[in-house]
Amino acid sequence: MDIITSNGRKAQLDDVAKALGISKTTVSRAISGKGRVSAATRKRVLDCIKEMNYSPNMIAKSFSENKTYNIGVVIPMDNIETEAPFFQTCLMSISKCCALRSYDTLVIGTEKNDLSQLRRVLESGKTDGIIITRPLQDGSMEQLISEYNMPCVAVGQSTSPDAVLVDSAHKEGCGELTSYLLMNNSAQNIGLILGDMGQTVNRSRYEGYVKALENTGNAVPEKTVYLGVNGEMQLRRVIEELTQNGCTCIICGDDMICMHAVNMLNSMGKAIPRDMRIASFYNSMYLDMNSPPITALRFRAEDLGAASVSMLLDMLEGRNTERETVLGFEMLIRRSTM
Amino acid sequence: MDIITSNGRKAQLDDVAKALGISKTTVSRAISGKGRVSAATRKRVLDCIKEMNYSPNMIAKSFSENKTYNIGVVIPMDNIETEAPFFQTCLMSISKCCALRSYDTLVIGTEKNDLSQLRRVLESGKTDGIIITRPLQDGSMEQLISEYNMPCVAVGQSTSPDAVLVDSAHKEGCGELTSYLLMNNSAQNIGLILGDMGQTVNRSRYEGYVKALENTGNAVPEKTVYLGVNGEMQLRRVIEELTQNGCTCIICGDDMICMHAVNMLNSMGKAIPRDMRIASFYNSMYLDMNSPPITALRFRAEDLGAASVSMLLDMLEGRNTERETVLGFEMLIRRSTM
DNA sequence: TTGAAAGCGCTAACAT
DNA sequence: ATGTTAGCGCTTTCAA
Repeated sequence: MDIITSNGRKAQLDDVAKALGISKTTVSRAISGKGRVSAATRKRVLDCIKEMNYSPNMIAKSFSENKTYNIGVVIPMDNIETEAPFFQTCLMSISKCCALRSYDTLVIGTEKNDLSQLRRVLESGKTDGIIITRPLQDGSMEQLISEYNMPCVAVGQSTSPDAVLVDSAHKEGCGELTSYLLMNNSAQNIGLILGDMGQTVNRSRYEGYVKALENTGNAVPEKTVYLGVNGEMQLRRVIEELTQNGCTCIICGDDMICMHAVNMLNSMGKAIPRDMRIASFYNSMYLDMNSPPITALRFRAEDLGAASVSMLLDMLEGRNTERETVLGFEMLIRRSTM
Repeated sequence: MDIITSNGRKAQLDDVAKALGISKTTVSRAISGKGRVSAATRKRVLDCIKEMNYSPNMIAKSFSENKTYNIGVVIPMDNIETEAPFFQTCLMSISKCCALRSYDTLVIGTEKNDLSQLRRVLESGKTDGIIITRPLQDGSMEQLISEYNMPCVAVGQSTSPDAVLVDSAHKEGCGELTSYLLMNNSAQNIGLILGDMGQTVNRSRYEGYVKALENTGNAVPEKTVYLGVNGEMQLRRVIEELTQNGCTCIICGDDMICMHAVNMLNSMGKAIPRDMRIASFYNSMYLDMNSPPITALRFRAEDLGAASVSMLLDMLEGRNTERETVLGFEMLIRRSTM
């Protein structure tokens, strides 16, 4: 491939201009479409840049326009392994959507209370906007970003009052899952195990669960709802209690809880779904590799990523933006609840 | 936080110079450490930039130095879910190491034969170098990158003759695993199931396996080695044959094969480790969540990432670079082989 | 419709 | 040890 001029360097605007005997300005205008250029000249220019294999030096362009064509993506580095596929899919989707619109994607890794990478990138001015794939509880990321007047979209719940965000219908999803299970499992004793109730997502799920029970005229069974469950020991006790309390079905708050629950039930000699039905959120592939495959509510990371890019670029390019986008869910009914 | 000057914009070099009544050049020199500046002036400058909260506009710096302080990381977008934690950990490690050395990380997603994102980034000149986290079989990425004279490090095996790379000791690892199992399992009939033999990694493992058998005076058991295994159907037949052929132990080529094998053995009523021992590579968390937890050979993605950054920055900053770095492995002995 | 020239914020060669 | 000045490759006034 001929990627260089006769001088041995990459072609640049001036080379094209000289080759055509016109000014850089005209070439620039022909390429960008801003300003008036005759159709004939435009064609000559476009042909020439193709032939010379010209492509703009993006750094120079950035410098001149004061625009980087980069977006920063904040990824939690301390995510647990079950979450990795979610964040990776989300990131890849973001990167793909950005590329289609001539933007690049800068990774910003953050650990629990370490926002130093984020701060570095904000200081450097290397991005035009930021996507947060998991906002912290205290809204400190949004806070920091807004101090730099940097446009920002958060994926998932955000505690910041004026944050632009894209989220999933957790409450509705959990509601529908519960309703489905109620109809299918002789209507009683559906247990719920959720992790950290500081997370909005878990509160939304709890609400959905309660609402589904109320809608069908069921009382919320106090004995079979476990909130804020944390650690394997505690989980084991919960599972034991649920089986003793006549539960016929368990909804697990995440894949981790679910995998442990499945293992514990196996070792207790309880068969799924005969003795206990089980469902989960997230749907890592291990849920369908399990025997039997496990029913799950799935939120598509690629859609969340795509929507966040769409919103952010709308903001950057001055189009009207909704303050919030809510995406739906998929219910994957499998043998674990049949 | 006071991140702006009285003019309402971010402080820049000239503001600092004026505030101190000296030239931009001196300020620049005081900051970079290049060229001579008196200790007194340097102190004044450093104090002043702290007070004014000055930080350089990296785009302008890039433009001027013709250096971006970005490195591009090629991530396969078509990886299977078991691999996601590996690539994510690797990427996060790279991003962290880069940040520590004032570089940023640009994501380059690639799908099987679609190198368009890579091409885009190379054209744009937005990076100083590239890390490939999974080179393609045909070396096409390295090829493309070298056409642009872009420094490059590949993680894992690379078919390109002059590629700089960082890899794991697959052969040695598999050899040690095999030896360990031979000593522990009454020395016979250790089955091996590997996927696509086009991948160098699988060939290396096979070599390690064979060598370990030879070293201990065992013949390579033809009936219990399955190469190029692909798909669940085929895997099921393999597992059945292995159990019939008197195998006492199976080494699985990846977590996926392993999970399926475990499920199949369970459904066949074979107990692990009583009826069959089992070991795997990679060690996603599901291997230790399984009951019993599964012995695995682990290659630390964070170390591979860190080493690749170290090599690439050595190249970029003109230090001597080894052509290849080989990292070790961890053997995690668990109940599945006891 | 086109061109000339200034300017984006920094670095570095050259001068003092 | 410090200052002057040119220049990096684009976009964008302003002028013709």
